[in-house]
Amino acid sequence: MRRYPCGPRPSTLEVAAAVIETLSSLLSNALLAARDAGEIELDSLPEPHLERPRDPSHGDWSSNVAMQSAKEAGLPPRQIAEIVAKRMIGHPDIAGVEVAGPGFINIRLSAHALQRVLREAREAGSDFGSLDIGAGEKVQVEFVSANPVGPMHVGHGRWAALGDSMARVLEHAGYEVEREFYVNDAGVQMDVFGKSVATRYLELCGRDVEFPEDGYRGQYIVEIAREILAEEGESWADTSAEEREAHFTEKAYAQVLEHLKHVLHGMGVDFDVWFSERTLHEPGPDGGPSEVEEAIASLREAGYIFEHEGATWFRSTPFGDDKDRVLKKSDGEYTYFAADIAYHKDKFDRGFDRVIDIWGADHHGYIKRMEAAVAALGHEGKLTVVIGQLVNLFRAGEVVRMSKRTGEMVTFEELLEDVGVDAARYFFLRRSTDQPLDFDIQLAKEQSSENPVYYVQYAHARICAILRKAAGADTADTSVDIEATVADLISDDTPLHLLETDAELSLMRKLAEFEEVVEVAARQLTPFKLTRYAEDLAATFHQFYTLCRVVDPDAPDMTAARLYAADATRIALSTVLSLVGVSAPERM
RNA sequence: GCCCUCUUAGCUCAGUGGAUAGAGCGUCUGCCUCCGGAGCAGAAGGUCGCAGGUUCGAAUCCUGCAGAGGGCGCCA
Repeated sequence: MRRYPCGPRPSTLEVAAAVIETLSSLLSNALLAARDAGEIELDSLPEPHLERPRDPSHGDWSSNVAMQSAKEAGLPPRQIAEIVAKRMIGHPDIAGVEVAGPGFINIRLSAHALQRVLREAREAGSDFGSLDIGAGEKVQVEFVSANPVGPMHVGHGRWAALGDSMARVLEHAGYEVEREFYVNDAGVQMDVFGKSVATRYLELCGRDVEFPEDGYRGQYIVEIAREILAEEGESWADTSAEEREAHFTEKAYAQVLEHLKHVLHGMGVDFDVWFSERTLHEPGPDGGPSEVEEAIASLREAGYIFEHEGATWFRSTPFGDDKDRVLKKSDGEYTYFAADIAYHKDKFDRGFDRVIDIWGADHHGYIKRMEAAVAALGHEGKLTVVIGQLVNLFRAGEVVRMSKRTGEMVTFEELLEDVGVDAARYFFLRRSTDQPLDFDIQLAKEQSSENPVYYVQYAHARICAILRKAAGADTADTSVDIEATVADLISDDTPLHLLETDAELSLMRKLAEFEEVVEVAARQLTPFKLTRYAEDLAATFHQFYTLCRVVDPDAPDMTAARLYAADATRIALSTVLSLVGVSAPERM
C-alpha cells in the first residue's frame, strides 16, 4: 500500500499527483476549518497520508488522519472523521466521502476527475506515465557482464531483461540512463579459455593431446576451434604453445564477444558502453600508473590501505565488512576486487550521480566490500547493488536438468529461439527480481489464456481491431493506420462525460494508476511491477469490453467516447509493454 | 561455525504498520443470433512456518526456534 506524504509535489507529476495534492489540501483545510470552528482541539496538524485502499469498495483514496489525531484531540477517531468528511464534500473532483472501519476517511473521485486521465493519455502518447522524478540525474545501470568465455546461460538472459527494463523505466521517470556491460577479459579464466580452445584445435588437427584438467568442456569450445581451423588452417599446430594459446585466446574472445552482442541485440538489449577490465590494468597516458594503481593510491590517501604479510590490504571493516580484503597479492598480482574498485572509481569519475549494478546471486557476499570501497572513495550511498536470482527451467512441469561439469545446458540463445523474445522477456519480469524464477518453456510457448503475455497482447490487438471496425474497415485489415484512424474517430470535443458506468469508471481508474506504477517501479527498481499492472489493465479492459458495446451506429456520441477510452487503453498497454521490452501487436 | 535471503490458497506468487490477506493457474458452475471466446461472470479453497514481544492496530517491525537456498579464498 502506497502512502503519499502531504505537501508540495513536483509540478511535473500530472494526473494522479494533482489529485493527491487536491485531496491532501482538502483534508488539511477541513481539519483547520474544524479547529477554527472549535469542533476539534489540535495543537499540531498531523501530516495527512493518502493511500489506495485494497478494496475498491472503500473508494479511490483513503486517509487515516482521524486515527492519527485521535489521541491529541481526545475524541474517538470516527467522530473526527465525520467532522472532516462533511467539510470535504462539494468539491467537483469528489463524488463522495465516507467514514468507515476504525476511522478511515474514504474518498471517492467523481467521474469528472477520472475522465481527465483519458485526455492525458491521448496528449502524452508514448510518453504516457512519464515523470520527472529523476530530474535528469545521471544513472548508470551495469548488467549481464558475463565472462566472455562462453554462451550466456538463462540467468544472464533474465538479468539482461531486468537491467534493460530497469533502464527503460528510469528513463521514463526522468533519469538520464546509460547501459553498460563490464567485460571480464582479464584474469586466469581467459587463459583457461584460450588453452581449452587451443587444445581442441590440436585435437582437430589430429594431434594427440591431453585436455587440461580445469579446461572448459562445453561443445561450443570445439565449435570455436573448428571455425579457427577452417579460417586459418593447421599452421598454429606447430607454433609454440605460448604463442598459440595467446592467439587463440584473442581469437576466441573476439568471437564470443560478438556472439554476446548479437544475442543481446536480438532481444532488444543494446549497451552504450562495453567496458574492458583489461584497460584498468594498462598503463595510463604517458606510461603513468594504471587505473588500478590509481584507485589504490586514492584509498591509500584516504587512509584505508595497509601492508601485511607481503600483501596490500584494503581496510573495509570500518564500513561494515566482515574482514579486510587483499588488493595486491604477495605474488604481486592484483585481485579481481582491486580491479573492481578501479572500475567503480572510473564510473564515478565519469560523473554518474548513481550507479546500479545487477549481479548474479552468487556474488551476494561481495556487496558489502564493494559498498565499503565506494564509500571509502567518497561516494557513499551512490551505489545500489541489485541481486538477480537464477532461473529454473521447466518443460510441462518437469525440471530441465543441466550439468555444469560437462558443460551441458540450455543456453539463453536456445531458449530465445524456442519461446521468442516477447515471451522470454515477459516471463523474466513476472517475478520479484530477487526471487528465483521457475520458467516453464511449454507455458511460454502456449498461445492461450494461460499465457499472460498473450493475454496482454491480445487486449492490445483487440482494441486495434475495434478501431479498425469503427473506421469501417475489416477488423483484420492490417493495412489500416491505427493512429490516423483514431484521429478521424475522436477529437477534443468527444463527450467523455458519457462515460460513467462502473466498467467505464474502473477502466479510467486503472489508467490513472499507471503513473504511480512507473514511479514505484523506478524508485524501488522493480520492473516486475509493470507486468502485474499490464495484466491488471488488460483484465479491466476485457471487462469493459464485455459490458460496454463500443461501436454502435445508433449512438455516435457514446461510440466516440468509448473509442476514446479504448484508445487511451491502447496507448497505456503499448507504453507499458515497451517498458518491459515486449511488442504490442496490432493483430495476432 | 558465522553472515545474508526466503517460508502467504492444491501450484506459481503479490502484498516493507491499517479495514473481511489478494492475483494467476488448477478444480467446479455458467455466458457466443451481438465490435476478436486468445474473452467474461460466479463458486470452493488460508492457523500468512512455529513461539513470544512492540503497537490502538502486525503477513509486514524486534527476539528465539524449525525448514529451504545462497555466501563465507592473497579465486574470478
